Amino acid sequence: MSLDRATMDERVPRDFETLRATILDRRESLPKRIVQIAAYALDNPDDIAFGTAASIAASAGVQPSTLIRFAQQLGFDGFTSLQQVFRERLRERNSSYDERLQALRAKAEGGAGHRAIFDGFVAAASTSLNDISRALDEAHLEDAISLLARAETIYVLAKRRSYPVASYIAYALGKLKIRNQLIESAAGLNAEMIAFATPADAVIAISFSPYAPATIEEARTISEQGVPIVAITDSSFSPLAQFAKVWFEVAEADFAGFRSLSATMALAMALTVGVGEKRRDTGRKRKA
Amino acid sequence: MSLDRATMDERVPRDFETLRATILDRRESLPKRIVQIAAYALDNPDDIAFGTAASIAASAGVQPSTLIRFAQQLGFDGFTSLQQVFRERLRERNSSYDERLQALRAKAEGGAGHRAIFDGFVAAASTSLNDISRALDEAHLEDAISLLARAETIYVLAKRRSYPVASYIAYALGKLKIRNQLIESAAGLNAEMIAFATPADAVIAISFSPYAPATIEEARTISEQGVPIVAITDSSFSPLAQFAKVWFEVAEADFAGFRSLSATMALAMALTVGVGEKRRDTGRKRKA
DNA sequence: CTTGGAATGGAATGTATGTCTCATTTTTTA
DNA sequence: TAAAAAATGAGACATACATTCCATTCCAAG
Repeated sequence: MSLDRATMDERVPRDFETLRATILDRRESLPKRIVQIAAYALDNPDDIAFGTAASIAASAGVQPSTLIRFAQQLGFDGFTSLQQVFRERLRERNSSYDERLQALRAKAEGGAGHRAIFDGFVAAASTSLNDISRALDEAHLEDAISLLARAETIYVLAKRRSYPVASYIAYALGKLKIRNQLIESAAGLNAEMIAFATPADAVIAISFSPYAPATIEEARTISEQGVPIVAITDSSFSPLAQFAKVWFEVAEADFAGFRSLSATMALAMALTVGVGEKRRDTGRKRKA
Repeated sequence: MSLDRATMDERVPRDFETLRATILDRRESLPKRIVQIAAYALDNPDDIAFGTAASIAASAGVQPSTLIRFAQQLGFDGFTSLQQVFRERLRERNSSYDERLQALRAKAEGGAGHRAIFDGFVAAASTSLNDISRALDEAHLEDAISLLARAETIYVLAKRRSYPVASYIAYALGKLKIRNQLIESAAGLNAEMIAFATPADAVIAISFSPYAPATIEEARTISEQGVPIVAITDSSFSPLAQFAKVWFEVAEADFAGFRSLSATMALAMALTVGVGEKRRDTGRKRKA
């Protein structure tokens, strides 16, 4: 009798993950209707947590009594105690993203010590990632990648705060064996470098407010040469935006006066690897 | 009569945030016991979502009937409909961090198009931030900041993939008016630069597997000169770890062969700004 | 101090809920 | 194929529940 097994089995799943594992484990050996509920339960755990036995049974297309039997098969003494597990899951599962961030920020603002600073930067980075993940325009991404994939040489243009991103792009392009040229201010030969760029090339330009004048100037020059520009910047009023064929607006959160780079980095990497993939694909097609 | 106001007020709060705002807004004008419940409800929203009217009332120290009146004051027709709002909050609040990441990763792996690549990098960055947020050793952070704050010049040492982080550190240190020297390979004068470093200085060295041989060599040389090193690396077996006075283990998630830099960036910024703060503080103390 | 009205406590009430029982159907075993 | 066992469906039932009602207390205005 199933009740016997239930009472014998002392290891009643008390947490959702164990329960889930138990269900998946026993799936084969369970009656049809029970499996039907089991599937519904794992697919709609929220409904189990909040619904009544009758409503759940109706949604799953079974009788309430079957729901009870399902619970008993798993070792619970009734639907109610099974439901507790589903409720605990909602209670204990990590608080929402926003709440976690709020906690981090609160610690960062109120808290003392350097851990608070660290938390602040983590929070800023997370926020930025979260924002861009929602805001990114897929069409722009495709456009930018197509544009860059066509380029003979990709010039990477960024100064000051954006420079780390540029250097990472250059590194990644290099690893992907995509010809690229990092335009740094250090060497002092920017003007000459830029002069080499032709409309067959392309530029990734990155600049955030306050826009480094050199970046803007160089972007202007290079766009006047007919070289298409993909810009990553922080506002539609950015001077970069007017020179760019495609441009992305990235809103980076800041902490302690230093803006995060995480969102820009993610976008930069996506562009880079996207170009790499696109080149591989078109390369294949040409051969075929 | 309160019921009249309730029926008159058509704008019944249907979502948790509105409800919260409404409660906080009316707090002053509500009866004592109602406020008592209101406070309990905002402090223990999960209990409201799962408990029964009786159990909640007991926890809040009031009568069940008061709970009903509270709901009615807010425009609901009973406790049950008030409870719905608290349940929706749990349902609709963004799925847990892990679930969201899983979704992103699933999209990144299964999905086509370049958006998937982007999602992959965002997921990798988020994961890294999440991991380091838990794993960071606060004592190490304090030690590292103290060490660096004492330094006359902070040398920043990193190549290849870690170089963007180094360049951002150098930028930030510069903005904070902290003397620093970025040791890049480009100029080819690394050996000479390193020779200037004394035990009164300090080094931030960053290197991940596969460790750039130049970084390791330079770290060895500089540590033999008695210059203390703060290392950011990815394993306790890292050659950097053995030269370092303080070292951090940062596990960066990777996507498409490119590891995220977000966690390293956050740590780097925390170190930098931490040093800045520490210097300000000790500066003040000396004056006082 | 009195009185009107709101606020509160506590018990009564009707409903909705989980659980159980039993008849019926399906599946397994001999 | 027959018999036994398991699974299922559907209704019955007790209980726990939200809600309501009424008596009492508290508070403020006159």
